[in-house]
Amino acid sequence: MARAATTSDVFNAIAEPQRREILVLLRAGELSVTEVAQGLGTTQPGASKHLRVLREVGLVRDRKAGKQRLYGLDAGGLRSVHEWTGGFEQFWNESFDRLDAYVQDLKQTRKAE
Amino acid sequence: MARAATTSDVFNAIAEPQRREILVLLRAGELSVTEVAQGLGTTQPGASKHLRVLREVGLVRDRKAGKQRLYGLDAGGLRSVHEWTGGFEQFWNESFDRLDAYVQDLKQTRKAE
DNA sequence: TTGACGCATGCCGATATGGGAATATGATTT
DNA sequence: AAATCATATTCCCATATCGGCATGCGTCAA
Repeated sequence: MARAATTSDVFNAIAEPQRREILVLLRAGELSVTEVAQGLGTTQPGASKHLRVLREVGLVRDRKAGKQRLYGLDAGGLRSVHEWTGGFEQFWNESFDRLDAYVQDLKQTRKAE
Repeated sequence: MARAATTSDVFNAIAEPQRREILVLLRAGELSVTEVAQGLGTTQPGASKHLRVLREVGLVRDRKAGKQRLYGLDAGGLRSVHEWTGGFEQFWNESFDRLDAYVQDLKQTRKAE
């Protein structure tokens, strides 16, 4: 059954590292598919497929520009993820020995950038 | 290759609806595996496997209590997701977003008339 | 010790996924 | 129309994933 009805929701879309990378790339502005592919260091079809997933969940918009197709960020969908995780905010500040977890988290965050 | 080296990172862990549900359940306090299974309306092995994934990414901690095993929230790992999505906060309030939404709305309104 | 309970693990089947390569579709230029 | 460029789609393979089922393992009680 493999990840059941998960497909095509935002949480699933950003579970893929390359797709997260795409979103970061697009923060700088619109990019063509080829440019995205170069930015990722992958192939054109590879980029195209990931962009399709992002488009289907509404995280990305496309616009025709001559023979190119420019993709731009539509990050509104990330808001729900932000808010969902925000629902746990009170827990990651708890006074116990969460300090260690917090440091681990910092390390991960830094690595992800 | 299926979601390559994605496994066992937090983004992947919360891509699963049932796993998100587990985290929400645990906000109320520690639960045994059976209780989680009941809360999810699934089987014991099912709950156990999801809990394992959550444990491996550090979102959950377990503690032995007699023959039970109590799972509790360790939501620190969600912080990285919260912060990552927060990096797009400026984009989901941007003016062209509003403009786009406005245009979409116009189109729909017209179609509905 | 034996049995009962709670949980984890292993195996299986069905399906989804990502990557690569080839090809199709679409748009532009000449 | 033909050639060319940019992108999308398709096919195939390897692998990962989820769910169900059965089983193994540890713990407690009688």
